[in-house]
Amino acid sequence: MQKNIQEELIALVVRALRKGELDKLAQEEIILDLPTDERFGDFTTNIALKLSKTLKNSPRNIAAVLIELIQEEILKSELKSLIAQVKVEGAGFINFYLNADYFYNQLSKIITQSEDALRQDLGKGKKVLIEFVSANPTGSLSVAHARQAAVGDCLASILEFLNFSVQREYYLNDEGNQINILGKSVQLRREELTGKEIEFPENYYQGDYIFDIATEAHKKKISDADLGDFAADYILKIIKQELFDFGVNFDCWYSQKELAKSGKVAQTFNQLKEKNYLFEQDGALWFKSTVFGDDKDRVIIKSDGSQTYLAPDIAYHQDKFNRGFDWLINLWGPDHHGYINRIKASIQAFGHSPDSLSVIIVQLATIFRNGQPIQMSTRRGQYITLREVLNEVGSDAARFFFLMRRTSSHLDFDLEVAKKQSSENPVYYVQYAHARICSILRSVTAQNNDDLDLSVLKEKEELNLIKKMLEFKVILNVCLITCDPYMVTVYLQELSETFHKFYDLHRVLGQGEALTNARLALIKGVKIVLSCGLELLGVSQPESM
RNA sequence: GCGCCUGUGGCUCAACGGAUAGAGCACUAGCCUCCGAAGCUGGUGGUGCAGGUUCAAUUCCUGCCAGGCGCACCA
Repeated sequence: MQKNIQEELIALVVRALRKGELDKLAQEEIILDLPTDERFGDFTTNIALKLSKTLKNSPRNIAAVLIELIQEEILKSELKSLIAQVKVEGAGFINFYLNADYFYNQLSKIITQSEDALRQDLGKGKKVLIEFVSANPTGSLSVAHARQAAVGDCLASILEFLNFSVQREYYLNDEGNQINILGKSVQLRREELTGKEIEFPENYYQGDYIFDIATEAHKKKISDADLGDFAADYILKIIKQELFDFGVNFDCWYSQKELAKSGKVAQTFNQLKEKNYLFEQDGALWFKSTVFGDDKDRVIIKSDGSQTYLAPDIAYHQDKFNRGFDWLINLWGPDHHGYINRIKASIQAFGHSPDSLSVIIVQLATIFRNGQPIQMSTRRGQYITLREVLNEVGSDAARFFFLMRRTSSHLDFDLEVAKKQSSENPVYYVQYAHARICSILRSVTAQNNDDLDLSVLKEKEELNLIKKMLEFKVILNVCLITCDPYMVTVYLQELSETFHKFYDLHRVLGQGEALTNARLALIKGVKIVLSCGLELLGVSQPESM
């Protein structure tokens, strides 16, 4: 795979520095950025500003010397034909301006190779397990789960696009205390339905769906002892359908019950014991997580002989590595942030780097209606569900809205705004750009691309559009580094805006064969990038709306 | 008390430590005999407070103020 122009330019700057015997002084890595503003060229470097202190000279003076060296290197290099000019600007930035030919070539690549032109082999096939949602099968999914589902699924798609080998997994908490309580909740409701007077404890599941399950269990004559499993199965079917309707498909549903049956938990205990990471105190069995930086040691078997949740969790994460994954990503709610250290401690106990597990805390979303927050109470079974959001605003708007903010930030989600089919609603803005392009392309019959000459695209808006398309790869790079897909939504809005501006000022059709063909190619390129981005978000790409 | 997240125009949010802090909504003034006006153009308006590091701080560090969420032999 050939190096991209950015890498080649960096190499060139490094050569120039070496020639000026400045390379040793540049302690930091040479950085070549996309400028913050189109006025500052296509690439920029702040190396002269960085060198200012060590050289005890002003950034502009240093830049003036550097630029001579750089220009000499350019003349010797193959980049000569691609670089239009290099300038010192501002406080001492060295800005590179590329020839339009470079952009025409890149656009041509997008049109001929379609999506493949946007791919980057950053993953090199590395095996990633991304675990998300993992809600207990005790009720419908909430908006908190919905946001996790959107973020996790989209991040997984992006990683796949960057050539990681990705598995989406849902950890199913299908045994233990919560399932017992679920079973007892159903049992009581069933007794209530048969006319018995009951007292319903506050910590039992209060939702109306418990009555539905009780009715069903009554019909099927399920024994009291089996009610927990029966209810969990019943609810799991609902959860799977909700996720399916949200466009989220898991490769693996990992059952905690099966994990326990497999003997892997006991095996993990033995290994920890051999490594001397367990000890007994106050009648309980503890894991020495403090060895690996946790605040305190953690109980894994309580003094009454039962396990804490941590026991299967340690075995589960160990099993992830045993299944051959190189990188684990967990999406957790903010109430779990205290568990990061203990799980990281456990993987270190087995010799894995703490960095091989990335835990992403997905902050909560607050649902608004007409500017008013909707109060939730899980205990009373009153919370906004994924199902309700889907019914109200549909999958496209829901996914886009859940992805619009940085994952670590709280998110306000106004149902009324998401429902609006107007400019207030960013998902329509992006989809509208796509539909507009399709509409133009529909009115054209077969197009002959054999003598396509993109160099007639000389307008500022046309070049801006190409440059914006090329930014897509950079954005995906940032998503990988930050483990956060939200930048894609921001980018797609910007690309759409750039397109709408072009559209408003320039006509595609009826501009003479050469220009019309070139502009058709241009908007086809935009369509490819928009479509690819929306696909990664899991949002549809309507041809008309 | 400790930990995590967050403080940017009236509202919701952007800005690898960079150049004149950008968008949308709201408010306001304009643009369709012309490929989709779900669009485009202009105007009003902003970094919680106090220090520090830096050539350069919305960004990093310290303290304070404010909001959210956690701190179990619960999951």
